Amino acid sequence: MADEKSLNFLEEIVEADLKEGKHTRIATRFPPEPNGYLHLGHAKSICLNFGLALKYGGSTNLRFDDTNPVTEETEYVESIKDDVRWLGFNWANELYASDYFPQLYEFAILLIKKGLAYVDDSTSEEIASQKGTPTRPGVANTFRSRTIEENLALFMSMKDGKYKDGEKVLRAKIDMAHVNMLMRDPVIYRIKHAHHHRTRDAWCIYPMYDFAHGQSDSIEKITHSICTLEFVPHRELYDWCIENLAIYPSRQYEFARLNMTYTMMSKRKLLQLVTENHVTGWDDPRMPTLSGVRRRGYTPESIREFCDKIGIAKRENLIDIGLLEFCVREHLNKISLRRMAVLDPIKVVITNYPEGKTELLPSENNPEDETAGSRELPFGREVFIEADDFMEVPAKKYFRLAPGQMVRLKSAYIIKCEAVIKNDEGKVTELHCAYVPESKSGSDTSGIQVKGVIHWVSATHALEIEVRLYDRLFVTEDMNRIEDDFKNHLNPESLKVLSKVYAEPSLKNSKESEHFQFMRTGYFYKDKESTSTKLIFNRTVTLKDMWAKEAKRG
RNA sequence: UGUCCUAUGGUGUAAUGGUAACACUGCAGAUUUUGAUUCUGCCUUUCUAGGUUCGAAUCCUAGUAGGACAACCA
Repeated sequence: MADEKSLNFLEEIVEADLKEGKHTRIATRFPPEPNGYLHLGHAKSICLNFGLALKYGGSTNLRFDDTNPVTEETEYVESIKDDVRWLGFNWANELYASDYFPQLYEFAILLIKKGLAYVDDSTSEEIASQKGTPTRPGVANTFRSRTIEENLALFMSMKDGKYKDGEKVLRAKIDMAHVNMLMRDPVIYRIKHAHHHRTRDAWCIYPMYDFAHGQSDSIEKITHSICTLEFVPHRELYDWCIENLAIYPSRQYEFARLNMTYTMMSKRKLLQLVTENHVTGWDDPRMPTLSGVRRRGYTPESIREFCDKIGIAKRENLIDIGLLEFCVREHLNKISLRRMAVLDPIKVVITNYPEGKTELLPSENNPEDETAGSRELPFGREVFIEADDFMEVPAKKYFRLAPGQMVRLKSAYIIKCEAVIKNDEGKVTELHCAYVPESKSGSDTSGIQVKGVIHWVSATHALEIEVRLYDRLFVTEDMNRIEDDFKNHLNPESLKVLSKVYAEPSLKNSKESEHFQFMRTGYFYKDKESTSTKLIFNRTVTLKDMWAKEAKRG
């Protein structure tokens, strides 16, 4: 009976807060900085934040943390909105930290008036060196003792553009000897004469993260502000701001970010892959970005299931990318339409099949879904089969085609290999087979039992398509552990293009909403670069292949 | 030679002082007109040492290991 799923530590906190009456409703937020595309790590955060609000009857804001104009762009804003929607979540309000610039400025003035902030003329190097180290306290400089009036005048001049970038900063006046480095008079405003994607040139001073994030949460009355572990030391400063500004007490909680094997989840490095053309763009199907996995053929359902399965905790983790693949296979198995495509062809001539004859053979679209119906496959005297499905000298336990051996062509007939045709170099170019007329699928009276069933495509009806096979982007399992340039770890075989693949003609009219399983080879999804004359399919993920494992074993 | 966070099978995540479990992976088998799917079974787990307790993965202390912190990034 105890079938209810156990709670993660954040759900426990929320339930306790609700139960104790600390809150009557909860409010969360997803706060991306619009300086890159969203990736799977963000998906974990999105599912958490939106999921919590959904589960406990609250709301979630989408808030862009746009306090650094030099790295942020509208293109990123749009992509982020697309990705969140695609994942299946609706935000209560679309907000921007930059909306709060006037309010944040007032907060800074208030701090100065309380004697809790001062203008510092030091260079960033000087500030850094005066800060001390984690084991040695920092030291105060002379600017720290400026009067309130002087600080007020100076800060207003900063806002009015009287100084150049870097000439002055506003710092919170806390404790230069604090054990937490972040409390040693952190910079809270800096001068940047830069064009902001939303406020344009209205401001030349911009608040730092620590002076914007908590206050933004507070303004929005966020009850549970959830972020990743690296912000743990910031919590003290987060609380300090709220307390000294005497504003709504949002609370920050931290969870461990997602790390995945053979994957790099750093926006900065992903950007580098894009700008240096190691991939074709943010939505390259090899990228761990949401736009990348979407283009590759992942479904939002499978990503959400993945996020649910990995759980939420506070310890560092490295998730096997195999779990992601399991989740997408699980979903795609249920919804994908079965099709046949021969990636590496070998021609088969069915010698006893009448020349010029064509039959239309029905084949189910999805054995997992009776309502998916069936389509008809043209069958003729010449078909292509996969080169892998023939072995001149069969390995043990190999039950596909071999000289003198029989296999079934899926949804068609049983054939027997009678002759192997080779070229001058001894390479097999063609197989001559005989079919068993009474073995037709659905009306088999032959009584023959064959173990092997292989896919095929009629040579005269084949549709030529391009297929792109993807493999992991990196060859190293734990990309957080490397010490050299991460680009040294790129997988040179992460993309293999097969420009001439034979596919059944029904693929011609595939829709964007359709995911396919090319039988026995994997799941595929039509790429956006397809044209009416050239269809391109991305391999989302392979099928599990026990035989490949068996064959490797020898 | 600091402060903070963390420690459960190979990988994740549960067990909230009372029989260590679930998923993935791996291995074995059954079914199968996809060597897929499905089904069955198996392997493997509480960092160490003390303490509290009738009883500790859980509480306490110390140690060990890993991570975070010295951006005018977020």
